[in-house]
Amino acid sequence: MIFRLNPQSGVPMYLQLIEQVRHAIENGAVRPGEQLPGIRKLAESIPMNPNTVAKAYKELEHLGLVELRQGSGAFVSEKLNTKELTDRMRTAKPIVERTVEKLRDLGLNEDEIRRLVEAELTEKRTAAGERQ
Amino acid sequence: MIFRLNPQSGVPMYLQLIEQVRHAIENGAVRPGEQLPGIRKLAESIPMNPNTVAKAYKELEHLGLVELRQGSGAFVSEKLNTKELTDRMRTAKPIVERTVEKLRDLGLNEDEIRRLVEAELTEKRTAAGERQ
DNA sequence: CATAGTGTACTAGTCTACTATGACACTAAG
DNA sequence: CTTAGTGTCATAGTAGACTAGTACACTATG
Repeated sequence: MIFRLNPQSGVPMYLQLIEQVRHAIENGAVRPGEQLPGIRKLAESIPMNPNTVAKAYKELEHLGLVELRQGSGAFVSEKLNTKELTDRMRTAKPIVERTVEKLRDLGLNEDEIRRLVEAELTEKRTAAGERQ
Repeated sequence: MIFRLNPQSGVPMYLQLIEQVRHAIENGAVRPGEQLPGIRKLAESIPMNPNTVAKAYKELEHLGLVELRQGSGAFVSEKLNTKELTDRMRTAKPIVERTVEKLRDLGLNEDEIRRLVEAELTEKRTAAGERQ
């Protein structure tokens, strides 16, 4: 349960935390019912303020991914049907791995890769009339 | 010269603008010496405050990508050697296109794709001991 | 029952992004 | 010279993210 956040990126820390917990769940790294790190310990390890971690956890609860039990702890929601999701992610992961490797071999750095992916998502979103 | 920013993403608007102008240059969409949209017009079209656009342009100037000439306008820096860069990007683009298409076919949405790519970049960065 | 560990809540203050407005200075075109 | 278009600068204010510190309430354990 290690989270790596980037305080410099401009993306609020609590949003980054949310994304990473979400990813850990989708990924199968943590399973439904499993206990997540406590607010204070997590805040220490990142490091960030406990209030900010609490904010992220509360948002995750609101999203239905996490259950917060006062006095007890934070747990991955029991009711989640993660099987289908983690299967998709498991299939997708090697695809992404290979692509990122290819791009790195071409000499692209992280930011350039991000820009390419973002541009692709943005273009096709507009073309397909998806949300936003 | 159309820029699509997402005010909801948590990423500061001026950073998103910088990334997109950068991408347009790397991509060959605008060439060295070419004039960029004026601060006020750009601000209108996005929309955002002219000060914020000016901040982005100033940062781009500091990065050496753009030249600002008072009274005249903003121009893509003449001295840029973009050939090698745009070649790499041109090679990389279809790779990214195919991958994103595959992921979409698997049923992944934008956010899930972003998380996968980000996780891949983060993991390998740590493993390889790259910057940050 | 006592205690340690948990989530919850509140106040206060700082910092940054952003908006709003207005004025100024320079440049190119008529 | 005039004018329209440009970048530059300064002030003020709003909103959100984050930190700091403190106190409280609940739960599990011994």
